[in-house]
Amino acid sequence: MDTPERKQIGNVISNFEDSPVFSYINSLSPIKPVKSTHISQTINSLSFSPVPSAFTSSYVISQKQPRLLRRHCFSELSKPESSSDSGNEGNRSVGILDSVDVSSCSADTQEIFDPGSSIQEVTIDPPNENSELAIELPRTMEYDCGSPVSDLTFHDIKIDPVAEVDVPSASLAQFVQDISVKSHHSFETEVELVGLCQLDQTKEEKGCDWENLISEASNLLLFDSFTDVEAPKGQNQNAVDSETRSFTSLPLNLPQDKIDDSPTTKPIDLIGSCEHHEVQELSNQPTKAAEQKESNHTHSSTFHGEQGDNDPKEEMDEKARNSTPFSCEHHSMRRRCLVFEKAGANKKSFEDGLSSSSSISCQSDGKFTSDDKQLVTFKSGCGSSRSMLPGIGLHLNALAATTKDCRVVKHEALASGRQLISVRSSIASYHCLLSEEKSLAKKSTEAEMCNADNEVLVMQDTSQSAFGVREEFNQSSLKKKRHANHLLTFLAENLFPDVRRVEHDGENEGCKRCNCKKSKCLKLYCECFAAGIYCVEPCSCRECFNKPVHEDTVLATRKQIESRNPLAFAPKVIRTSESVAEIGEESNETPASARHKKGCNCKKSSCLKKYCECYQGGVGCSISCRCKGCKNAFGRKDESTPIGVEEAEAEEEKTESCEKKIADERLPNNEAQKEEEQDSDHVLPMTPSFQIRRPSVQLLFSSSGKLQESPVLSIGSYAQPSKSQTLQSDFVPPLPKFKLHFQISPEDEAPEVLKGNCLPVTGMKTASPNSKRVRPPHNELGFRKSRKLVLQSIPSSTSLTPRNGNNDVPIKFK
DNA sequence: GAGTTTGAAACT
DNA sequence: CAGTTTCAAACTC
Repeated sequence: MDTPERKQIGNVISNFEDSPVFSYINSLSPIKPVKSTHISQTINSLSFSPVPSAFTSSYVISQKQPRLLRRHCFSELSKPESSSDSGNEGNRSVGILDSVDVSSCSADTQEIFDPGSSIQEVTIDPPNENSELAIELPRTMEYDCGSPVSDLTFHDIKIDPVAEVDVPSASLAQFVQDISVKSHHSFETEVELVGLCQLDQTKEEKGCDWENLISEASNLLLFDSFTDVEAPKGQNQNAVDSETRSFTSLPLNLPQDKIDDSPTTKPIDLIGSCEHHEVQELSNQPTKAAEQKESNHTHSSTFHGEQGDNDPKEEMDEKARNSTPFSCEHHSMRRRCLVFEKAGANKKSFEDGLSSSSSISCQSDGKFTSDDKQLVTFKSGCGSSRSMLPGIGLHLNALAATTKDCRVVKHEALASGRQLISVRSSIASYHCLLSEEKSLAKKSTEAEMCNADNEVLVMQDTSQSAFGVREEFNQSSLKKKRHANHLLTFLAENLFPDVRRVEHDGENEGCKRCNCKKSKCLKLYCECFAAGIYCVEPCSCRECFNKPVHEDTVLATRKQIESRNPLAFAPKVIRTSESVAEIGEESNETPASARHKKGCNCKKSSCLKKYCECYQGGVGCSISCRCKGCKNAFGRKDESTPIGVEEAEAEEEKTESCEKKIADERLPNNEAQKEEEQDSDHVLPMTPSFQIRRPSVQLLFSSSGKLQESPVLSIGSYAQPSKSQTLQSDFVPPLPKFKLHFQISPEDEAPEVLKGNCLPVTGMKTASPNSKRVRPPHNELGFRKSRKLVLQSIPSSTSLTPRNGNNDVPIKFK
């Protein structure tokens, strides 16, 4: 805004002066250009730099969030410079700020990657006139920073500007000193700066709030889960830095904000702040103690956040420690650099978007609600990518779908690490598929995978894995591999559903155990094989060929089986949406939103024991079931029948009793049928839904009472098919249901809420609606929601497209 | 842990 | 597609 006006004024003035002499000069020649150029220079510095920078910044941000983060850093750095500039010339300051910001960004990035690299480079770009160019370069640098490789580019670029840097550094030093007193005020002297400061403050406040929210909701976990390592770091830093940021970043941020025009940059400031601190230290040793303290806090906090999730406490401790001088800071910075590198590596794979999103979220505090959404979406997207993994595990492939849902929910929930577990399982499964590495390798990889999703997950499954995960977690290469594996797995899932099972093996290896004696674990009799997992030590099978060593045989056998039945390795339990796609009506029928693909054929177990696959899968029997005397606690065949199906069921029931038929036709619910059919039915809850829900609810409560176990088990149970033994004692069916409910509700309505109380809440919700299954058309809200959720979850689980769509959505927001 | 029951998978 | 056999999990004791 200012720039254009200034331009106009300058033009007017020039015109006046020129008017008399102007014609003469013009006739003479090039002088004119000189004046114009001279004016233009100031104008350019002022107007051009700010406007373009703003656009560029915003643009950059839009393109990649990481930039924003870095920018913030830059902005902070630029603040001192800008202050100096302001002292010199308010107009210029803007352009300079931009340039400085850019340079600072570059410096920050350099520092991150190469602590040793001098901050000087930062100043290099600042050339006032070509602030835009400088900005662009740094931006590019920032992008590059995301990747380790970028460092080289940075270095090259830096070299050129180094000479120039000296001047800015001096100014920076001055500014820094001012800031030490309180740089904010010094900057405020300038009107523009003040306005910026206000904006920044508001932004900062928002950011603080956001950070607080994050911290309260165990932000780290969430971010970690989504962005793997990187995102968490950034977020953590942001959260931690928020406080520090308010102090240090305010002045600096303000100018940048104007220049960048992007409020989103603030979140970046956190990271940038840290970097800035380093830079200041390097360039300006006299950096103010206060800033150092802040930087230390931020650094330490970020560090802690990375290592441990306990950010707040750690931050406090660190604050107390902050008195420690640079050495500590440098360490923290270096760590950050490492982290960034890791993050960068990861980012390049998939998470780039995620990490960026996370960072953006931090930034977005105030302005970027949309960004926040993006973050969420990203999370979901991450989850989706991960969810892809979940695929399917074990017999109850349906579980895989549930696990997927769980993942998503977990990711969103953040606070609850439980979800992570689900994610893990899926990831692990992918792991198995891709590498099929030996058990140890798999475990490590799984752990890594879990880390990416969330370390918390490890806790449930195996503390050991969790530990290993963190260690591995540090390894960027592993992450990269992970990402690559995810991609491959994702593709594999889409192309080869069977693969899912294999992946699943990774997780389930520990969980599932077979006891095959004659099948050599190469037939569907073998649970491991059916689940796509390799047999592991816990298995007591004989002559087992279901091992990585016999991969060829396994694959060949699989192909054979698939040739006979393409869906042989597909999940047996399908959610409503999936079922709808595949089966069609049946899915709708199922109250639980999931049905057994083929249906059961129970004759003596009344579908009340694990002999029944429907019951084992935690789903109610459907029309497709040929069971007799069905009493499936999750839903009786009769009950499940939708309106359209009712007739068919009625026919089936006719076989049992003509009277039942009539009752069925008249009563869609077929409660009478149920009662008639099953003598014991009376004992059971009347409505099928009620019956189904009931067990689920009870289970949920019981699980909730157990707390950890319940969520984990529920999730794991899906995974569980593998672990039947350990879980056998547990009521298997309930868990699956649990899962289903959990999955469904969270996704659709409020994943976060579910996250918070995922299991219990969902269970409750579902239970309440289930109390009576109303026929499809009238399905209660809960059902509808569940269905909707199912739809989302299903695509994620079964097919990539849906999730991709989800991912796309966030991207669109960007 | 051994034996029985059960139902899916495999086979004819 | 139906019937039978095989198989291993689930269950019982």
